[in-house]
Amino acid sequence: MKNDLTNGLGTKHPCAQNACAEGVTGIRDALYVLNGKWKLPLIFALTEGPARFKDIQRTVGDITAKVLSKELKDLELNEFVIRTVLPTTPVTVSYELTPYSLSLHKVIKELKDWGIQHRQRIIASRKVNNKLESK
Amino acid sequence: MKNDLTNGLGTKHPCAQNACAEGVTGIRDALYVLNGKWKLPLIFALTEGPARFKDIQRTVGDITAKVLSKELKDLELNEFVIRTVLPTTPVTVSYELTPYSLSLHKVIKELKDWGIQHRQRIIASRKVNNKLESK
DNA sequence: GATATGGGTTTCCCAAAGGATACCGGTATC
DNA sequence: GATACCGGTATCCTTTGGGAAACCCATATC
Repeated sequence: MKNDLTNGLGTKHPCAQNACAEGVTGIRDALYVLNGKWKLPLIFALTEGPARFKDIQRTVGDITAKVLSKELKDLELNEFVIRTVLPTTPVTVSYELTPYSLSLHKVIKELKDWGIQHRQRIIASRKVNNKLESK
Repeated sequence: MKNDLTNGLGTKHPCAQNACAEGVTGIRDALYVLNGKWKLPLIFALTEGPARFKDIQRTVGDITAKVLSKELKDLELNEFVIRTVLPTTPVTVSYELTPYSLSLHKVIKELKDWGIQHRQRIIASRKVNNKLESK
């Protein structure tokens, strides 16, 4: 037998025929603008409405002012966020989602739900392990 | 007026009262295991069925063997992927999604769709700019 | 005997991400 | 007068992500 290339994998992978290329590209495009540790959490933090710099910082936790400042600029550039300086004393700055960023709603919802579920799964599996260890 | 803190932002941001904390944590948890340029594209590339190392490499394109190897190990550790060595000559290695990774289906679908849509938007807006420039 | 393929590993390297800390001007509060 | 808050900057530093290229063994093919 001339080295059966299917190897039980089913003749050929569709992706090998470039059928998945568009999907992979889509995901890579999305990740290109949403990359990093903070962009999605930040967008999520603004879904309930506009917020100010320090408020955002407190909400998302851990993020330093420098990083927050840079991430917000990125989000502004990519038209996810609008920055407004309010003429109060002292000035306050409001960050607000753009209509376009609302198109990310489902992505963010699914990711959030998955994350919550994943944490519970991890915790549950740790409990099981602890029980096994204490035997 | 005692410096109205609402600043037109609506009395207080819910997040400031910690109401969004679970959501932010969920997103951060998800990103923690799905971080980087490659994990989501890789999982997507496997959604059509098992595939071998080189096949995956060709499908996602650009990824070096070293990085692919490391990413697949990560995915294995987090129970998204199963690695199977088949006793052929030469050995072939099959990577396959776990049932758990199927829970990412919606996340990946939404991200992919968004990415495809986003690329079209960018292209469309470039066309508009070109027209404006050529006036 | 040379070359190709599969499935990687090793080494070296660079750029980017991101954290820590200090600081800024202006205002308000104790 | 000291302190705190707001919305950031500037500087320095470490970590990581990830690319390039070489190499590995084994088989198979020309």
